[in-house]
Amino acid sequence: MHDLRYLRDHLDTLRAQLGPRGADIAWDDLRNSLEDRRNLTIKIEQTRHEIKKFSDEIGRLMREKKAADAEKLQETQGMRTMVPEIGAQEEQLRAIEQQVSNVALRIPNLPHSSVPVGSDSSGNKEERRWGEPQQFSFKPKTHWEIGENLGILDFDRAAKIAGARFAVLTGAGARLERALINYMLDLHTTQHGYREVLPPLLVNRSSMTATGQLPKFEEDLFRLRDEDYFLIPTAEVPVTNLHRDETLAENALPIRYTAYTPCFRREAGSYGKDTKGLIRLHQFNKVELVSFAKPDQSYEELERLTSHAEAILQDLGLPYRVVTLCTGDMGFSAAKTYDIEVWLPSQNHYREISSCSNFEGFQARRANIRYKGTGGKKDTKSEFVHTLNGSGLAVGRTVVAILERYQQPDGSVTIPEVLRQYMGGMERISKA
RNA sequence: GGAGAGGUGGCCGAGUGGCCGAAGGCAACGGUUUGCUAAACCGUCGUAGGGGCAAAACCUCUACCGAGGGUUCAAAUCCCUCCCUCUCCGCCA
Repeated sequence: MHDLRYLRDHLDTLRAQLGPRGADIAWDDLRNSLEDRRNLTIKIEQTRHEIKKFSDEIGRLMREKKAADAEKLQETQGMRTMVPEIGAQEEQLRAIEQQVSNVALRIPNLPHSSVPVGSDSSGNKEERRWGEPQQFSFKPKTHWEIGENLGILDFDRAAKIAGARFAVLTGAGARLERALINYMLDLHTTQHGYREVLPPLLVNRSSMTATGQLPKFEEDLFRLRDEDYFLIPTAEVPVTNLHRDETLAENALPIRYTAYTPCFRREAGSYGKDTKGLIRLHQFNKVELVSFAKPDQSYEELERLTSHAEAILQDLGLPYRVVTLCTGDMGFSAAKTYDIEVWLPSQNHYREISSCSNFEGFQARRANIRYKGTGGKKDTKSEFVHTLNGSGLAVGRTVVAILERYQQPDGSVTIPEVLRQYMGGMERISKA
């Protein structure tokens, strides 16, 4: 969310800066609501001041046992009329504030100046590539063909148990997924300085609003029928909310967390896309990186966080590229996003496997996460932190990339060196 | 699920209708004292929003005692709803 005072004073500027990103926002309503809100607030505060003044006076008289005088004051100063009046005004103010936040909470973040302008993914900018897509002496199979042939992926039974867009992993497949999770967590905690978190997978409405999933994207979320809980679509939600309504010590920043969680997404509106395989599921595993940084260091932190995700792919020997999302392709809350795309031989192109974003103060303002200087330096004012996060990595898609990249002519798959210690020394997945 | 207790400033804790944004203590910060450390003493010590101001300092107003409503001229204090924590019982991995 944007600062409301800033909104009031710079509404047209922001509107212009957002361009198409703000096309569906009711700007004029917002402008009026903000103006009404300000005027009414001033009026209410003045009236309240009057009431308070005479109340104090009545209190003084009562203490002096001058009940009659107090009674008189009560009648003569219009207290009896001011009170209902202020009640009505407050009700009006509540309605206005509701209107304000209805609109304000749906305004997306402003892209950073380094973000390329564009309307869709064709406007994204490639930053760098790592590794060479390998040449196969045979036609590479898709990961679901490989997995089903090896007996480690089972989509038919997943559909029976749950439905479309679910998967069952068995045997070495399940073990590979688990190995990846452990390997990623170990690397981030021991080499990259992140603290491991195992958070709740169900969160409340406030948490979802703080990180920006609500109110605009409720249809993307799974929600419980009888309780106002949502299944997390990413660990970003519970982990960023760890510090909701907190003021952090400046010298503790940056604070870095990594969390493995399953993620749950409705995938409404993606019918027909990636219907086969592990690419797009209602439930998938992800290791997430989250950072709380000082504003003047957050872009440096974004580079660092992105490199931590890249390190996984490099270790696994999976070719990838990094792209900067253009204005039209970025998410709602982000100010800048790098997507890391891994090479998938069967599709003959790069597919997203990680998305690393700086949200600047957008989430922090919604979540009320501040930081403040410590050590008695006189009143350093608290400010909003910048929040960042990125996948490090999406585990299911990593399995996809490994199966396809390391498939052999005989249908077996060799296991990347770094994972072998996590798989009991297994070097190859062959048909059982 | 049943019964009970409770949520007050960074922490502890007083406060049952008006002089309470809130006693007292601890911690923190500044200072005095002091071979050093410690102690003692003095002082400062919440957050947010609005207005004044070009702005800072500063002045001033408003709000905040878990959240939201209500009663009242006046609410930390009374009433209602909700959330959370703790204890006991039941159930359960």
